[in-house]
Amino acid sequence: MNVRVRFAPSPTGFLHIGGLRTALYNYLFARHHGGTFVLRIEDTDQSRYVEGAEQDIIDSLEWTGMEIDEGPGKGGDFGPYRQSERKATYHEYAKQLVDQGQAYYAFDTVEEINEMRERLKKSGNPSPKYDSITRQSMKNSLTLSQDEVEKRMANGDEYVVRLKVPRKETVRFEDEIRGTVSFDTSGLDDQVLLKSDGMPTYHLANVVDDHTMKISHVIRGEEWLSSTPKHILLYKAFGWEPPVMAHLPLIMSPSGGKLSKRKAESEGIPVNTKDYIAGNYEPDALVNFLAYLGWSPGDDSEIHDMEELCELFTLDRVSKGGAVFNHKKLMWYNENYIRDHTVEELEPRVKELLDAEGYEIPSEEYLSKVIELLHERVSKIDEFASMGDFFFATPESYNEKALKKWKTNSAELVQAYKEKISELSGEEFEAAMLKDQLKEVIDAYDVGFGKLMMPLRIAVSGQGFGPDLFPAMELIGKEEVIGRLNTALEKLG
RNA sequence: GCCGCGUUCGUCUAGGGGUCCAGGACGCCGCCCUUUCACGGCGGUAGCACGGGUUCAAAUCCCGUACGCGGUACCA
Repeated sequence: MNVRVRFAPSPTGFLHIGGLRTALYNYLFARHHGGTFVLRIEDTDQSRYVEGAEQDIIDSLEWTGMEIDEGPGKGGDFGPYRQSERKATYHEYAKQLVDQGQAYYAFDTVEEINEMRERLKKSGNPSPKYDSITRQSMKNSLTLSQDEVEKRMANGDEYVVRLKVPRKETVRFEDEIRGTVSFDTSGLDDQVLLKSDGMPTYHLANVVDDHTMKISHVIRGEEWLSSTPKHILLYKAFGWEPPVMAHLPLIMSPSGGKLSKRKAESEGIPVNTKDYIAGNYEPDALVNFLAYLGWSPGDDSEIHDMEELCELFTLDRVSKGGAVFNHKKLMWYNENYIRDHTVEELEPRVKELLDAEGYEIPSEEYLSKVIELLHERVSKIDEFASMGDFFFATPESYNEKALKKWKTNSAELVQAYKEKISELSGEEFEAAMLKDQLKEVIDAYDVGFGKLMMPLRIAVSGQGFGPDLFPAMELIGKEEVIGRLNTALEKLG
């Protein structure tokens, strides 16, 4: 089979992290089978259209390393890839269904439909529908005379096209992830196919496009599962073979429920892909993490790059239950990937971050050494700039928590140490020597290592943690280090 | 409410009748390494939602209950 899959987001906002995972699974599936990955923009709801959303989607996919084979701006043999540009096609197919007697025109206003629902509710129907029963008492081409229908259309009256959903029928389909799923049509409305503004609904557009774009597998979120019978009915009405269906488990918030913007962000989880870009996350870490959120290759492996994931990914290994987003695990992945990158790879990116902070970088070698010293310690690349700020600027204040380690005898010890290293020549001012000097001081004062180490760290870096201090001091240089010790002695006594 | 889909350590998951008094990973805790911060290494903690069946045998199959999630629009 020629595998063709699509990622079909609607441009109603920035790309959600859940959407990104859906895209990823589609992409992995496509690449695994040597197939085609299509991006289709589902912009049929003009009232929710957000300017720039489409570009955000494209940028996000590019950032994670997913290559679009066909899509807006990219082209392909099945375009256009924006649904708003395919209106004529939908009208054609909607008309076909009406002509075949499987759909009909309906002229009811929103108010009239609400009225109908109210009325039915009052008479004891808990979930009123526009269905095979109620459509008989509504204003549509099934109840109105042909004359009347034609008159209304000619008159430019607003209308929708509705699917004639059979009264009592079981719709069954195979889901690649869930197995056989069945619904009874008695729970379905006569679905609107064409809206009164001339745009198709998702249901029509998605079926028509998936068929005309020769999509072989529909891989989408579980929120679509209940709509699938409508789609199956449509394929049947058109006489088309439906694509293989696969409904992905949803990504959940740690407190339960959908990973909504408000909820997630209050729990420290960015929801939009652009926040991960702006937040300087490693794209390969995000990809690896997301791939494992609802899928696993079945062995004990955890780390795989995009290429390996493409090779490993299969739908039968996708899990059924919702997956809670675990930010700490993401950070673990992020650390892994940072450690995996070489200093050379990191350098230009770190430089950019330092530039943005306005730091002056003495030399390329200097920067390389800083990165080396911090490489195993940072969780996110921007920490090279925050944790390593003291390599580029004299600390202006001291971390409050760290200050607790500045005890009454700290000044005395630091003073003694300063005097010792002041006598070193520039050449002697290197890590091993600096460490020896420290030993001599603590021996002389008969105190433990930490007694001098912590105050020294605070004085030099302003922080209570950070890279190996001796090579750091060597890098910063004698003059600056002694200056910082003097400042600390003044400020902290 | 109705319909649908789920449910294995706190979290992501492996496991699909006997090899499982359930394996890995994150987290957490402890130890080792390091007379600093980390990395790393080793170990520990903790789970088959519940109740019935079927079977010699059930985390695994069936039924029910509970709980969670999704859907129920001229939104996608």
